[in-house]
Amino acid sequence: MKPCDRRKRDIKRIPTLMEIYNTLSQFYGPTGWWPGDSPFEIAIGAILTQNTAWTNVEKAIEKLKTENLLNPYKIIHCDRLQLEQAIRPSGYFRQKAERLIIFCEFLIEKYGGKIENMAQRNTTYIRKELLNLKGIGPETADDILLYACEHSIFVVDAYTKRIFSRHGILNEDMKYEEIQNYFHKHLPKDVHMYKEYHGLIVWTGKDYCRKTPKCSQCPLNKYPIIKDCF
DNA sequence: GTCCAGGGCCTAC
DNA sequence: GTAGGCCATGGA
Repeated sequence: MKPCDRRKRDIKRIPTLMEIYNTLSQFYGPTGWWPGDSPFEIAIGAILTQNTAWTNVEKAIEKLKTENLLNPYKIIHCDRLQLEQAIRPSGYFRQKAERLIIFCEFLIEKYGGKIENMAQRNTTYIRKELLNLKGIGPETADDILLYACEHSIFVVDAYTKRIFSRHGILNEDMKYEEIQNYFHKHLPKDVHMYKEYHGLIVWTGKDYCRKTPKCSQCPLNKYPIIKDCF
């Protein structure tokens, strides 16, 4: 059987993105993702969480708050070592200190240090600007756009690739923008829903992905599993 | 002690 | 254009 025939045969059994959303939403309830007291804090969290467990990011953000550094002007003017030590728990602290400074310099120079000013521009424009900054790739840019700027753009992360290829919805070799386009095409354009959907994916990933036998309790197991979540 | 986490950059081919 | 190495801490 050719792959395309297999897909035709299975097409009715593969859940839609909305079905998966509804299942996870009923299972977890509202996630309220992303945590943060301000759009700026959310943007900083997006950089600090790169390849890092969120619990470590929380420690770093708490330290930034304690030392009164959670402000773009403070970040660019404070002692570099102080900044590095504050964010140390989030790992890659030298790289991330540089990335925070580059982002804050950009935010100050172009938008007076206010995420809210940046959010006034259109999504494509902001995304291009963010991607031009060293240390901000597609996922981080989209985290900032969706959660800090409240623009309707879907965030794709490792969990998204893992979970949706597990159920035969995505192919493993799909590139970031391909996956994002797929979600944009098959979901209503809705900021609140995009936020919640990504939150639900993160929670599912944390709770079940790569955690056999916990994986056997995943709320998505009622759908066909094409491959293991590894 | 070992593995892994919500990435992204740089280099070599 | 892409595979592989590198960056670092903390929890399981």
